Amino acid sequence: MPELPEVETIRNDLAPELVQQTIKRVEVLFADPHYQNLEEASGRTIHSLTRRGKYLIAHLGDRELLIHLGMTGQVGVQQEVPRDLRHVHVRFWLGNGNVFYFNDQRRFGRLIVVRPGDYAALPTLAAMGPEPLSDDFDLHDFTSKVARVKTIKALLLSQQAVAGIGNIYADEALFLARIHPQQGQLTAIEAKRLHEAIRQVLSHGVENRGTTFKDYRDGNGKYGNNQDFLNVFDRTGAPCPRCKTPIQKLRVAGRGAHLCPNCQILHE
DNA sequence: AATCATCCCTGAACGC
DNA sequence: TGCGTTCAGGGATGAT
Repeated sequence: MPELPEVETIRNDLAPELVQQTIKRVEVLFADPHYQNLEEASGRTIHSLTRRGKYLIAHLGDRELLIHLGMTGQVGVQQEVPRDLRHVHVRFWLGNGNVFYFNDQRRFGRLIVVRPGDYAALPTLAAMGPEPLSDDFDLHDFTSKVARVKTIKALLLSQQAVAGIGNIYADEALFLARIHPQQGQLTAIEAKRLHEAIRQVLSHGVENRGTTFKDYRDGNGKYGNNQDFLNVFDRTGAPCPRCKTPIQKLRVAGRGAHLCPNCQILHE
């Protein structure tokens, strides 16, 4: 599940391989409605590679190639596509002879070419909240948003209050901030703790080159390291690092939620 | 307007 | 051993 740290790691790895390359040819090996207008990338040059939330954006002048990795999406630049990638659905042939590939076993990922800033086809991107590691992530705005929320974890996953958080980093941030995933109407003190925890878990995730729970690979096909530093995610039954109470798993907002039932108490 | 359930998809894990 | 079922989750969608 590539979230902000994973996508940022990939962006860093791939930018030197992609920037200033011209896309000579686009090959869609598996047609899917999740892949749209990709032929428009042909003949255009990648001027820069940026990230917004969990989206990678290749800037092609009068077009943008938007990439979302979904659950199992993997990208890389090679002279040849590695043979163990059995779900390569799109290949972009570059001017230097390399191929930029998109591999996605479960096909939750998206690849769409649009006019710059035209995100009508991607409502989550159009309504994306502030970047958590930038100055745009304002504490006071965040505080007023979480003060009115019904279920804090659902808001974090929605991307609307803050960009780039998925199931792993949501659980980790809520644990650090000692807030129950089903908590509503956060106090200003809780909001401040959560704001800080979000920045901390995402920064550490980037420093550790992302979390490889199962499918995530960096831009070079290698594992991240952050899974070794998780406190609660996928640690059901293991002792809480703070108080030794066994970590519990609940279902919140349709997703698995890991928490310490002693440190993260639900209140009115 | 906000919230929620449903669906998409594949492969691993599980039960019998 | 093998087959069928369940589960994992980001985000679009439709319903409430």
